[in-house]
Amino acid sequence: MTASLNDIALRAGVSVKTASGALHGGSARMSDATRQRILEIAGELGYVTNFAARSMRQGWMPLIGVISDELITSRFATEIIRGLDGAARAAEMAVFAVTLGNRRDVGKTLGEIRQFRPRAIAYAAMYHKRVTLPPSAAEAIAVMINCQDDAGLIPSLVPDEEGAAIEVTRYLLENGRRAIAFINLPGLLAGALREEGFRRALVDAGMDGEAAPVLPAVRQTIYSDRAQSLVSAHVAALLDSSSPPDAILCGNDRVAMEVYAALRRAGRSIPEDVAVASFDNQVDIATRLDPPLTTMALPHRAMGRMAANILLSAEPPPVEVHRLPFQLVERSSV
Amino acid sequence: MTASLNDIALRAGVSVKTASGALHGGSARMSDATRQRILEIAGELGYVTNFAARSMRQGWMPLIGVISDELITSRFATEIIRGLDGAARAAEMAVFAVTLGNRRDVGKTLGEIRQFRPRAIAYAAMYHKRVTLPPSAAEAIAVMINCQDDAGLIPSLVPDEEGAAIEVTRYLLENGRRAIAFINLPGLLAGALREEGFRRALVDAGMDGEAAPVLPAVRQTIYSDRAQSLVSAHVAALLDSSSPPDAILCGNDRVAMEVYAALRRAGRSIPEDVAVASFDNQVDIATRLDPPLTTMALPHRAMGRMAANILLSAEPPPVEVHRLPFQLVERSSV
DNA sequence: GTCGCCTGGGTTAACGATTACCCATCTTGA
DNA sequence: TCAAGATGGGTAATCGTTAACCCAGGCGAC
Repeated sequence: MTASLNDIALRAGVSVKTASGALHGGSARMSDATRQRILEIAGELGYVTNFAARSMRQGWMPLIGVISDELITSRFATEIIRGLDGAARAAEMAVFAVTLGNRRDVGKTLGEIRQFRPRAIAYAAMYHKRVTLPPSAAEAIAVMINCQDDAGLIPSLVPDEEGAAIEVTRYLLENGRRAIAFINLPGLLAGALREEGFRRALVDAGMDGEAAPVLPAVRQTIYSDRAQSLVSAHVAALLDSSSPPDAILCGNDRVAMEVYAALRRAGRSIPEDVAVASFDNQVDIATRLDPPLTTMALPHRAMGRMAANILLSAEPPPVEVHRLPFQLVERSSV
Repeated sequence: MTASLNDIALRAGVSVKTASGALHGGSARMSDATRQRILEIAGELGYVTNFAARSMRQGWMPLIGVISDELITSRFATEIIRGLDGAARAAEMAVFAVTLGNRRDVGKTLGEIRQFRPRAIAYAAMYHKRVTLPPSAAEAIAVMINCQDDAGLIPSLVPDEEGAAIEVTRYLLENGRRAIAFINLPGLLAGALREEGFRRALVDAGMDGEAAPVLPAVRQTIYSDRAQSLVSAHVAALLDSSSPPDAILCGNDRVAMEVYAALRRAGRSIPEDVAVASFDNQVDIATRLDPPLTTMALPHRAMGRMAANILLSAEPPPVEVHRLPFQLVERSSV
C-alpha cells in the first residue's frame, strides 16, 4: 500500500539501512548526494514512517496515554490536553486519550490503552478528587492529573484550592469588603478545601471565620447539572438578613451567573452594592456577564504541561503531591 | 518488558501460533483444555496484545484518525468525539485525534497521523465552514465533519442550518410572535445559511422576509471572543424603534446571554414582552439563564456517529453532503 | 481396509524499521 | 611508505504477531 524504506532503497539503489539513515538518523554517515537522492525519492513515493514497525524495535510507540474519567467531554479537558499536547509535541510524541467507559473499570481501560504501547500513561480527572486505583493500575500510571492517588503511590498534580480561596478572599477584603458570603459547591473535595481557605483568610484578617456564611449551591451531594439550584433562595435570604453581604464568593462561574440574576432581581447593582467573585474562569460565561466576572482561573494548562514533563522524564519522579496555584483574573465585578 | 506470545507459548509448552489462536482467533481449532491453560498463563504474565506487531501484518492500527482544525479545544468537540468514540468502540477501534497545529498545515498534520497507520481518517471543523484541502490530502481523508470539502471530492456531514432557522422561526410564529429580529453571527457560513432560512420562514408565513431586521452580533468579520459585541446597542435600538420586536432570535447562546442582560436593563421581561430563542444549546448557559433558554441543539453527536459509520464501512461511500437536522430544545424563553 | 476429512497442533516466512557488526576505499601524519 | 582513522555503505538479526502451509492420528463411509 504505502511505500516502505525497502521500496525507496530499491529505487535509489542503496540498502535499506542507508535509506533509514537518510530519513531518520540525522547523523548517519553518508554523502550529501546520496541523502538528497533518497529524500527526493521518498517524497515522490509519498513515504510515511511506519511507527508500528519502528516501535517493534524500540518497545514503545511515541504516545502518551491519558486515561480520563470523563475528561474529554469536559470543557476543562481542553486546557489540560493543550498543556499536555504542547509539551508532548516538543518531544515528538502524540497524546492518546481514552475515556473511562461507563463501567469505570480502570484495569480494563488501562489494558486497552497499553495495547498501543504508549511511552507513559497518565490518569486525569474532570473534577479535583481523590481516586482509589487497583494496585495493578498503580504500577502502570506515572502521574495523576487533577486528582490524588489515595494510596499515595503516584505523583499527583492538583489545583491549590485552599490557596486560591485565601487569595480571592484576601482580594475581596483588600477591596474593602467585610461581609463576605460563600456559595460553595457541596460534596466536592474542591469545595471543602476552598471553605477551609476562605475561613482561614478571614481569621488571618482578624475576623470571625466561623461566623461567615458558607452555603451550598445545590441540594444534591454530588454536583451535577440536574441538581436543584439553591442559589436564588440563598441570595434572597442573605439580602434579607440582618447583616446582608457586601460580597459573594461563588463556587464556580455558573453559580455566579445565577447570583447575578438573583442580585439583579433584588435590585442590587454589581459591584457597587455587592461584589461577586468566583472560581473557574469559564471564559464564555465570565467575559459575557455584565459586568464581566472576576474569577480565579484553574491551573489546568499548567497541570498538563507539568504532567508531560513528568511523563517524558527518564527518571521516575519522586512521589509527591504538587499543588498548583490558581490565577486571579481581575474583571469588573469586585 | 511485557510478556509476549512467545513467553506464553514457552510456559504453556505450545507453539506461538497456538497461543495466538487461543487469545485472539476465536474460532481457532484447539482443545478447550489447551485454550484454558493458555488463557490462565496469559493472565498470570499480564499479557497485553501488542497492536504494533499485529498491525505489521494487517497493515493498519485499529485507529480512526481525526484531524481537527481546533476541535479538541472546543466544547463542540465533546459531542462529535463522543459520537465517533461510541461507534468506533463498538468496532473495537480507538479514536485518535490530532489538532491542526498553529501552522494550519493539513498536509503535515496528515503525515503525522498517518505514521500511526490509522484505518481511516476524518477531518473535523470547529465551526461549520467550507474547507479547501490540498489534492494529496483529499485522497487520504474519508469524511468531513462539520465542514464541507470545497472540491466536492469527499463525503461531508454538516448541520442543516437553513432547516434549523426555518424551524425555530416557525416555532416563534406559532407562538404568536410577529416582529422577530435576528441577531446573527456575521462572517460565518452558518450565519448566512440561517439568515436564508429565517427569511424563507417569514415569507412562507406570508410576511415580508426582507423587512425583518438581521443584525450582526459583533463588529469583526470573523467571530471571536475578542470581537467587540454590538448586541447591547442593537437591542437598545430595536426597542426604541417604531416597531419594537416581540421576539429576538440569537446566533448562539452567548449572544442570547447578552440579549437577556440588555432586555433586563431596558425593563423588559422574557418571554412576556420579548421572546428569545437561539442556536447551540450550550447547556451550561442555556439551562442557567433566567428563564432557561429555548434553543436549537446542533447535531454534533449525530455527525460523530454517522462519521464513524462511514469511516468503518468497507465500501467507500458515495460522495455527497449530508445535512443533519438540529433539535429544538424547548425551555421557557418563548 | 482404505480413502478422505476432521482435529489439534507445529513450522516458517513474512511485515518495516533499526542496529550491531563488517568491509571496502580514501586521507593523513610520522 | 604504511598504519590508523575517517568515510560511505552493506548484511543480517531482531522485535511480536499473524497466516499460509504442513503433518500425524483418529474415525466414519464405502
